[in-house]
Amino acid sequence: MGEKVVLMDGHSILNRAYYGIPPLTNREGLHTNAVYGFLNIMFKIIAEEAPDYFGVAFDVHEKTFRHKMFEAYKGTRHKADPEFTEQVPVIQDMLKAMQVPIFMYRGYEADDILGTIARISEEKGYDVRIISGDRDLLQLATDKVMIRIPKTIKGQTTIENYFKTDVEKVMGVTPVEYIDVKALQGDSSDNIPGVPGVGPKTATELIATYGNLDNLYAHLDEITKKALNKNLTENKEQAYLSKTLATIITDAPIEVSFDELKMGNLYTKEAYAMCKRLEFNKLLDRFDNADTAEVNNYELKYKTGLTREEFDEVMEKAVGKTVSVNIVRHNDKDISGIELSIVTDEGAGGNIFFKDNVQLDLFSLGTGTDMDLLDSYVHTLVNKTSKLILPSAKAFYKYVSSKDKEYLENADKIEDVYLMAYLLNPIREEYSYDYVAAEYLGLMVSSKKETDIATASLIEADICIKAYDELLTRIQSENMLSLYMQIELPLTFVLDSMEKEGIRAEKTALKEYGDNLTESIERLEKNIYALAGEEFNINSPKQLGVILFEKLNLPNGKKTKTGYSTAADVLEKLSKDYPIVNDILEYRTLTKLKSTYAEGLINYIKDDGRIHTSFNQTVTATGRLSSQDPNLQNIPIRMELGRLIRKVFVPKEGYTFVDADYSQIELRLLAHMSGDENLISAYKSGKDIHRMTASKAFNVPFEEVTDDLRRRAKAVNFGIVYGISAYGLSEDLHIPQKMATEYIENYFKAYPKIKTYLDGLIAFAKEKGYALTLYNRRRQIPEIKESAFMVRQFGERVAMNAPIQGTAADIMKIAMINVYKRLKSDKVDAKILVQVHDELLIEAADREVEKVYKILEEEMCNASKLSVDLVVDIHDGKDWYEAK
DNA sequence: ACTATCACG
DNA sequence: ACGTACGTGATAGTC
Repeated sequence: MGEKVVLMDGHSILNRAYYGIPPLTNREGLHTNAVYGFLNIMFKIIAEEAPDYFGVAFDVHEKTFRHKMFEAYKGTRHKADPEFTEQVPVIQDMLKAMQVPIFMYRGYEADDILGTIARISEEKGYDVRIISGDRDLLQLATDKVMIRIPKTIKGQTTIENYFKTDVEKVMGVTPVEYIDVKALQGDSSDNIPGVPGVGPKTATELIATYGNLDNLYAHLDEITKKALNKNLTENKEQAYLSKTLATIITDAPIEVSFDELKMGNLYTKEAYAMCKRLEFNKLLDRFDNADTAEVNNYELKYKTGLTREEFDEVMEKAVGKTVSVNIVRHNDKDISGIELSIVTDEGAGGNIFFKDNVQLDLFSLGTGTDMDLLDSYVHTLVNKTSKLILPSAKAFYKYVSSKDKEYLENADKIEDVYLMAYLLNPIREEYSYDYVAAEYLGLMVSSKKETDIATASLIEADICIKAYDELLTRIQSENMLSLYMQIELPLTFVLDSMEKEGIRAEKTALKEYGDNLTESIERLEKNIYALAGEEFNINSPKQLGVILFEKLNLPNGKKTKTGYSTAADVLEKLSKDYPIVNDILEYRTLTKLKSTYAEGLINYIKDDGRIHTSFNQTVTATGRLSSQDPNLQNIPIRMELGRLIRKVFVPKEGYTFVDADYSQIELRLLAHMSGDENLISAYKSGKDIHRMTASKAFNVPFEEVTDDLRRRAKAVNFGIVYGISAYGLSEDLHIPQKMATEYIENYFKAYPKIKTYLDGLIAFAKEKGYALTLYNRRRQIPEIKESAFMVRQFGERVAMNAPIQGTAADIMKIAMINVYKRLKSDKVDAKILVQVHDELLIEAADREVEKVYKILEEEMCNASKLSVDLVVDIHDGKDWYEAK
């Protein structure tokens, strides 16, 4: 076997990758999908071919040196997306970092370079592979030169391979003849004019018969079809020009050094650093540690696994100082325990491990001397330091005694690093020390996954204290200091209290609820199988789609990427004609209730009889909270059957639930923030706002607004808050898009300042790249600057929605803090248990219910002073169903 | 790990 | 002509 040369067509593969892989960006906002796809194709090829020589060719893109003629034929390709163009230098840098030679010559296209190197290589007796996304390259195929064309469909890359004989088989002509085929048929994407009226079929037929243009024109008299003969005759010159344009040059005056082409080590530390920067975490595994050790210019100076004596020394240095503290649970197979890491602002630090060997949950710290020791260290840290810098304050409180926590609430000495990072950029997937290090310290740190827990927790503490100053500076310069100090930090205490409190849920009632569903589910199951004529998995959208739309031949509406859509809105349209569809919808409802709620929730009831969710403070892009393990913010309410689940959530003996929710807070905020006098006065009048909107927008006297008209107006009001689109509204209301457009226009006529306001929000986000709430919470919107229409439209809707949804979240957070403080200061026997975006659920001692009503009313309504009053609806009851 | 679906605001 | 409403999390199925 001879040696092998593998050559890649840089632009065309990058282009294939760009369109084959969904958009990706790193945290700098740099687009990376094409680079990522390119590398994957490259690795795949290299693995398959094991080349001895390897190189990549690129076109030179330099407008200034283009001749006019050249421009006329080659230069009028439509402009590439900026998201693509910005990735060209990136892949070139990456290839340089990987020591892969890059060929670029002014005046020659990548094709010409590939053709030339291929010819030289073949003459030297090498096997050649050319990787390109472009079929033009097929003219280069020989017995020794294989053209390989990768295709990425649904993330799967398959490669078409062409030797000379394969081209003949597939194209019906030899590779050399293929040039003449192209000369005749032309190629609009390459601006090759060809001969008018001659398409691929005719061109191939002609060249298959005559071999080339010369011979074809020599036998022109044999062409009997009049029109074809005429076209060929009149466009002879153009045909020959096309041939010149279509011919790939194989004798470009370039020097090829096979020494430089020799395949080297791709996995250099520079390449590793680039992959890290581009956040190609999957690719990092390919690099072995020896080469990459130097890349991490962060160095941990402190020791892990200290003895008690060693750790005591560090503790002594922490007294009176600013200290970063990190406490992490450690749950390995054989060892379970807790890592305590501290780092002071004066450069002392260390980590100690406390074994517990008890399967703990977060709400009991277990017993034993080790845990007592941990408690005493935490107590010292809380009381004897001047400032505590924490990766996550709420996580820290889980290890703090209630007395110490009380002290912290009034001491003003904690800082929460990930909370700050979240405020500065809330659209990140997660907040980790390697992110904070890279973003705010310019430090490369290996991530948590690659590091053992003890070391990682110490690094985390170290990075937090190092990054703190920079984070605070940024928070201040972005005008978010009061959002951070007055809202987010105080809220950590409230959330901790809610999580620790939990909510009582009755196991037996939940079990009974689930069992009741089982009977109906089995009945429906049997029915569905009977109607379908066979048994199948109803929960599988794929199998269900086949049954409904292939076997039973129902008219299929929408499709998803993977097949037929069986979503509820599609099925509902079919339900009146096909009884099986009704059964399926009901089956879906019941199984959802059973698996997610009845069975799902039961597993979360702890020994205290209560469910302790986690309220995430750094998850949503808009500033809302989210609830997890389990999610208590999506307990059913809209349908009666689901709503009944709320009866299992009950207060403890002697207590009552008091539930308060803001009435239409987002719409009220829209009125305030837009300053639209019509909407403001509509609210001030105290009349039904949807009815009022219907009256104004549909030009009907208030008293004559029908329920249906009111329903439509309500949908428009919702749509406005989501960042209205005619299509969305038309789908929601099942009306033609034209009518939806009319509704929206009428709405804006009724409330003209809302239109101005929303346009202003888009303009602001376009200019600044982010949206702001009333309390200066920020949401970055990179999408709004994209060239892709759909993506940009999404950005615009986000720009309209984020300020409203976010401000509502801000106000609710303020209310929660104030309610929490009021309950404490007034010594009311009541606790906040759950927040559901515009709703607060409180467990109050029976005798305190009236007081709690008053506090909720006052603190929620006064959380923000707006030009439209905030209104709160409050109810109480002996379960969550009754209190809503 | 990803997709489809559906529960909530 | 394009093809979408904004924000979440859990489950089951599929690869």
